[in-house]
Amino acid sequence: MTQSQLPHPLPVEIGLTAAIVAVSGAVGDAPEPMILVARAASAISEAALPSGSFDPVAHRTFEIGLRAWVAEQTGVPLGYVEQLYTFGDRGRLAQAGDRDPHVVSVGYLALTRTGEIAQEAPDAVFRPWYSFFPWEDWRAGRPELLDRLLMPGLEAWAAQAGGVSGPRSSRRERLRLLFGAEGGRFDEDNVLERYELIYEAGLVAEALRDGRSSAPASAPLGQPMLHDHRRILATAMGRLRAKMKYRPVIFELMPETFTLTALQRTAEAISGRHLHKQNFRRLVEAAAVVEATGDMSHATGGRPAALFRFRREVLQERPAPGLRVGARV
Amino acid sequence: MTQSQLPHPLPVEIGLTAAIVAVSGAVGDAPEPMILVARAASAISEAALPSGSFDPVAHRTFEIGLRAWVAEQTGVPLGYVEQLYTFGDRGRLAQAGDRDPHVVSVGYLALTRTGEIAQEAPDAVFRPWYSFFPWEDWRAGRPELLDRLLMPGLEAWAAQAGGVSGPRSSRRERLRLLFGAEGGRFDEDNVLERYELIYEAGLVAEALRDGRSSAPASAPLGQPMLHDHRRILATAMGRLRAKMKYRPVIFELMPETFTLTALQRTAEAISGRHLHKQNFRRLVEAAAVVEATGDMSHATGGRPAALFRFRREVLQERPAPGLRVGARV
DNA sequence: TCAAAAGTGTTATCCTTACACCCATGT
DNA sequence: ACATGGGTGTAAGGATAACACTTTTGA
Repeated sequence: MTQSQLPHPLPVEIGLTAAIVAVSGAVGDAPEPMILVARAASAISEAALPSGSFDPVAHRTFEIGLRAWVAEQTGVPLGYVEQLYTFGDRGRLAQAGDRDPHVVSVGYLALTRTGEIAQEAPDAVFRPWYSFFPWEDWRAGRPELLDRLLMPGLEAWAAQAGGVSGPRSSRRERLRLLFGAEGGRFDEDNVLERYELIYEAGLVAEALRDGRSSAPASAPLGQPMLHDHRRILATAMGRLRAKMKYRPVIFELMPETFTLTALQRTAEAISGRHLHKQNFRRLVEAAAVVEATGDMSHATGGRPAALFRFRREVLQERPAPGLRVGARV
Repeated sequence: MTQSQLPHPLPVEIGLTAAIVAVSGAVGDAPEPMILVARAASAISEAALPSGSFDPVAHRTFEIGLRAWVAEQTGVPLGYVEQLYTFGDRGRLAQAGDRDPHVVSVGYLALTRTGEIAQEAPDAVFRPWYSFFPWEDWRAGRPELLDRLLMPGLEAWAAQAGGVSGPRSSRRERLRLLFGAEGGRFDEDNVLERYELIYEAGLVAEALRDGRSSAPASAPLGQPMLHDHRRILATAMGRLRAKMKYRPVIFELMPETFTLTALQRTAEAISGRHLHKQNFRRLVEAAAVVEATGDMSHATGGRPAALFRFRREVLQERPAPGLRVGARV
């Protein structure tokens, strides 16, 4: 019943894998959410999230260990850090040729500011997260890739065994629910669920690699990643999109001062949705998360914009201060 | 950058700890959320959550391993299972006398039905979860323990250093936010945050035991638990309360058929709040999560009640089918 | 004077909350 | 008949989503 059930302790190795997010910072143009990937891997083979072993002797907690090796290996200073999920699947590294490595990996979401990074990290580079998840970017409306590549493949998969009497939920219904086909709503938070469905349908390179699919995907659906790193990234994206609505985490990605439009563009970049300008501003005002600095930004072409900063006091005033974005257009 | 940074892998042992929840089933009286605790420990010393080692050779995933040893050790069949958090703190077992055990523990929430359990599990027993968290039960209004024992202790703690210039959020403000003092709202989902604050204030037995508090607590604030098991239980309670609002997990705790009042009592038992009858029924109707069986229950004293069952089809119809309870009284 | 972006005022609709009353059965 | 719990209709208030227009600057 208590700690040691089995005759001998069964040691495994703990790996920490981090989805480190920043937002590209050029002033005028649309910000882009970026994800840090190992430089070596990004050139030819699959991209990899930064990951390292947890050394229980050197570090008291996972988070301390994570911050230490990320700083050391990539030079990126982490702000907000949150644990996502712990993956214990045996065999998830099997295809790499390792014999039963018994690695348990703990996934993390971390936020940082691009402005704080020297130039580029030594061993790692930021890449747009939508290059791994092109179907998640609805800022300019429904992505054309969806109807051109993804939906046909998914429809075919749904037609196979997803009639009316599917195992638990019919494939067609899951499709409608997750991708907003036929009057469905496309809830942007379900990034992981969509990725898992696409994986199950055998339409990403990882599915073929893992032996889950026989037919090679006709076209690459987003850039593939090493091991299950794309799944970890999907978890991170979904978590960040959801969290943004009730915690002011977005300010971990913003510079010290910013215009309301810049804030809106960042919220759009993360949520992958176009937001309604007036409603967004009313939302920000109602949430009382920012205050005017009094200064103006003349950086854009047109009328100068008032600069704002994050009001840290909200953390002590409101139970769930976030940007409850919900507008459709 | 990639998997093995350090010269040697640093093996640790994986422990799985489960908060197994059921609802006490007597028909007439109010249902009570119960938590499975190890029998041996429950009598004299601190209560312990069931926990066991993860054997990566025998079981492919954590969840398979968890289900296996829970069934074997306690005889309780698990329905819904969800991973909560992975605790990697060195020293969290230190007070037990172990020398640096390097145990990483993965916390789980699991739901089951009391009706499905033979009589009582061999090694474990169900106990009301509010015996560990008495300040979380607001079904009969504000618990008197709050004003009698808890708030005085917390106020004293807040007065120490929580003036206006607290470290990040002032103690008094955190208090207001989490416990609903002075016009605050008491959000029932923040079970973990409240427990951590009470622990920080040194008011639970665990804080004294862990050396975090010098003054022994004048009165026991809820039954203490082994190690950080109460923290895991707090995580489980908060997660279940939150999840219930957008996933139909409550039906994992209900019998096959039930009356609407029984469903409401269960929702109240979990959320710890009294709910408004008409609004609750409208909510259930709007969510379309149940359907009438056509039968009637004559078990209660008064007018017979219609019996309902869970409509599994909602899982395929709606993106977030749950009981979005929000009423205050 | 025109383009480009900032900034505002108003209304329709839905959802949430709360009210008070009637109904069917067992004793 | 009456106590006990089951079951419903309706209205006030607030939050949300969508509408179109004015303002201020640089080129």
